[in-house]
Amino acid sequence: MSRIPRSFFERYTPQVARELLGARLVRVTDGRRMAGVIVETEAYRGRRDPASHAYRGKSRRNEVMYGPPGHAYVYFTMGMHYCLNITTEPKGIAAAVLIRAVEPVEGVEEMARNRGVEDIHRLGSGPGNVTKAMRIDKGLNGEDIVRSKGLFLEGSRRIDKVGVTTRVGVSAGSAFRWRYFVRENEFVSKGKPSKPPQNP
DNA sequence: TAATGGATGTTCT
DNA sequence: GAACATCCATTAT
Repeated sequence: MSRIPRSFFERYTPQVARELLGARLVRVTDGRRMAGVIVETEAYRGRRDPASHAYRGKSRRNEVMYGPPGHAYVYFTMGMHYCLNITTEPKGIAAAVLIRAVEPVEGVEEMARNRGVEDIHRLGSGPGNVTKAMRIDKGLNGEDIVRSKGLFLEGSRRIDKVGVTTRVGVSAGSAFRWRYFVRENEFVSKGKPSKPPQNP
């Protein structure tokens, strides 16, 4: 199992998002591994994308998005949850891929304990669930996932059936169909895509 | 199966 | 003060 190199992330964000399907997200805590195969992602891309945190320019929260590719951008949302993104494109371009769902494959019992839920289908189905199951929080914001020993990505499964829709939970920016997921996979989140813009 | 609302905190206007 | 890249239980259809 080989770690994904930085060059992989230094490309057009929607393409990275699509190709991250099937990769293995690995988290090591106290010397133990938890891992899940990524089955759902979304691309967020810079100043042109009204749904991106970077749409209105740089701030303390989103500055990691402007940095070099292959780093974790972790932010707190809705008063309850953390979300994990991986930065993409060359330094200076604010872009990242949101990890929306994983299929648990290693350390499943520990993930279930972290989540407080038994059903394996609910451990990583949704961005807030992924971070809770794998104990990812603000302390990992800015982590270099190409070099980190605690949070990184490995190449894994090959995915043929890829679904594409608009993004979930996004009001602005529904013109972009930048959500990618593995079709017929049980672990994809239940979130509904945003409505495409009406054209009367 | 669809729609609603509560929990909860950070960020930006 | 409003908005928010959420989740889940509860209620209505």
